[in-house]
Amino acid sequence: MDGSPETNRVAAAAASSPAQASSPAVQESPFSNFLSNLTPINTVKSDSYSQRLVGTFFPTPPVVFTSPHIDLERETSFLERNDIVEAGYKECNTTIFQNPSFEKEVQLCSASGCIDEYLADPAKVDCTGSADIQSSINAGKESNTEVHEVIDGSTKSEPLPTLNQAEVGLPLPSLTQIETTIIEKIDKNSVDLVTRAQSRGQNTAKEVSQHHRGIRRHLQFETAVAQKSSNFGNHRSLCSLTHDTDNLRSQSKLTNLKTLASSHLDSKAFSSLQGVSCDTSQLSSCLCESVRSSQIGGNSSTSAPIRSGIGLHLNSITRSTSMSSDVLLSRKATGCLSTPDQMLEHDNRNNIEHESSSSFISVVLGQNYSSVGNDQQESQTAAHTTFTFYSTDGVPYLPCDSMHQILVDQHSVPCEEMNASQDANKIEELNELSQKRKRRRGAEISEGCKRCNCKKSKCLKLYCECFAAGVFCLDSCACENCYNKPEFEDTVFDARQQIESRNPLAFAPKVVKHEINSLPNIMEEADWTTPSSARHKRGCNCKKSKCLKKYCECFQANVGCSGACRCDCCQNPCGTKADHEYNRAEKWETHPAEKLDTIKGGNDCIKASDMDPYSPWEGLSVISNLTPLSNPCSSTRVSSASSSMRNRTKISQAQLQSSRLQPSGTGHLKRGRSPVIFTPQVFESKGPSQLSSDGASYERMDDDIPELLKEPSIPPKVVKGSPNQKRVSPPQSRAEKLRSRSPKGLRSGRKFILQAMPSFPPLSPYSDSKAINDTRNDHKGTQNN
DNA sequence: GAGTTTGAAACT
DNA sequence: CAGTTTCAAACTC
Repeated sequence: MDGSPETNRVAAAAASSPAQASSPAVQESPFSNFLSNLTPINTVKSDSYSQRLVGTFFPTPPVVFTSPHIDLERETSFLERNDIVEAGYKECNTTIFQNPSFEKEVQLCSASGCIDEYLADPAKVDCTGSADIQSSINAGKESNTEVHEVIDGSTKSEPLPTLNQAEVGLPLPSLTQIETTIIEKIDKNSVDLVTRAQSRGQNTAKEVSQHHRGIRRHLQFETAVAQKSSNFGNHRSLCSLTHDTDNLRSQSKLTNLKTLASSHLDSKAFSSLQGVSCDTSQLSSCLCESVRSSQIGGNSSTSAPIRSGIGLHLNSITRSTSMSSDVLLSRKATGCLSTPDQMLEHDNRNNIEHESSSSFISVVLGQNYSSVGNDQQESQTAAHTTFTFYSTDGVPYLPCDSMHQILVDQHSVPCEEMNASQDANKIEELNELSQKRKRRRGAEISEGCKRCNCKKSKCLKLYCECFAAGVFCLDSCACENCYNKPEFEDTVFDARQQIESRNPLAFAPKVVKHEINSLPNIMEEADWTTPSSARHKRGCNCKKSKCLKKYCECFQANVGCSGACRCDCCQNPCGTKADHEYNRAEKWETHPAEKLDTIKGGNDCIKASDMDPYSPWEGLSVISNLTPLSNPCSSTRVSSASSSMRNRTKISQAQLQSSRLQPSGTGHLKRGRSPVIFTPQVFESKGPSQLSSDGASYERMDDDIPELLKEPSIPPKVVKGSPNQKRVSPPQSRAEKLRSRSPKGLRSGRKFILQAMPSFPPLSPYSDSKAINDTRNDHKGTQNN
């Protein structure tokens, strides 16, 4: 080893690695020396990822670690099986620390952006295990390059394939045959160029890798935002991770689907290497998610979590490959494969074999076309993934701008259009298609086709739609003095960082879809008035448009207004704020018990919760969740809705009204921010069994903020209003600490709430609430003990 | 296409 | 945190 402090530090950490301890065979592996200096992957998880990245934007990073790349449990099981893989695997993670650029990037970029930077850096993730890694690392810190080289070598080195086949029961001829077949399908020139590129040696590879890294950084800008703009950010991160990994590895002219599929290359590689059934379901999921996200833009939030457990053995992959590889390859050769609709085919789980075959082909291709300069690899995002119409010498088939255009267009182009491209047989056709789209982009106003017209903002503020959407401006943009371009990536990152410093969720999707299963046992979709079950994150503030025009962000997003909105005279056809409130009240009236069990949190449920006489949160609602009566229209309707409540609610209309007449300034929780404040603490503080007493509080906390956007770390300002403030006000620093989404932090929040809530005065005149408060006091005592 | 309206973002 | 200003999209003509 190089003996650097960094390495020593890693070595110290590695000394306690249970995985390593459980694998004495490691000592015999070609990486034995290196392994002694490895950092267990969980170190990466907790230190680098959680603290620096997750807390700011991604509230639920663990999903990312369901990947075989980074799942500690899997890793451990893997390690028990294969020391070589262990070596490669661990080496991979160690590389993360050894990448000199990594720390810098992590610190410089925004949290959201860093996620991808972190995950996508090929050198950080791309590892298949090879003895060459040792030498590569010793050779220097240019890990990107060297690991890349190593990977190239590893794919040709026998141990891995042999192991692959031995463990997964895949006959060697099958692999070879498939590989050979694939190679034959590739353009001869490509092969030659690849060979040439590989023969150019380390300098070339280094050059490529550096460039690759440089490009990646600005790509992460888009990637990060794309990921951000999804409730599946984590999942996409995973996709991005693997996708970029494969980009480095293959750097060949693979198509979008190929890239997507190959985004699971490492997963599959590891799976196969470990003799674990290939989790093609993840591939499928990734593909599907990518497609979806590319189609619905930032609002994508499929309810499908990462599918796991649908293992598909590599043998099945091989079988399916033999059937479909020709088609896939032919399409790949023309760069027409990975159109969204085509990928949508992969959305079908029934086509899992098909996906698998694609994936597998990607693996092979990646192995055989590594080291190809990919300077123009403007791979967009995990969502967009890559449109890799590259020549093997690194020059894209399409002009850079066209490439970008395609990438963006692909993001939003309807399936029909992509069908056209799918039928295309030549890159030129794609180029034409791209230009065609470019010409009519004026009609394409979708999430992925932002075209700004900024004049003064330099496209570095949220005024700029491109910037806000997380994409670089295009040449087609009509902006002036634009800095939102790859060449100003540093400036862009700085701007983003600055904005995120003000509002960590600034780049989060404005409209979020709720995931039914995101909060098990307590979620329900029924009280959403819009078909999409989505809501604007913060709610609109329309005064004159009545939420009937696209000035209204809710209307623009085709979502109904909610309690988070502060609009006046809301007439949003997708659902007015008052309707939303009314529905909630109605629901509460009709199915109070059911609601208690299933209610979904959210701040726009203030009314319902306010009217919950059984909830100890009632007073809290009155204090903190008041919707100002600035909206005469909605307030009237709400009043009507409220009046329809049964007396059983034991809350008078007058009380409700007077409560809402309080100055808006008192309502810390009245807006979209509010649920962020409450969510985790409340949620964590109560098991399902406790919902019956304060189910409404769930509403308040979760309604308009998806899991992804909840920020337990934000201090519950509501407690400021608590008469027992001394007990509950956490310092800001604590809140910052809690940004780390560690369960520990959540537990702290839980305790905090449990202590705080009983301290509220009996704002409800009803004994029920008092009784519950007493119960809570008892609970508090337990907690304090 | 120019001018106006609108509301979000940014600023104070 | 509220009020104001700036900004660019949406809208109107």
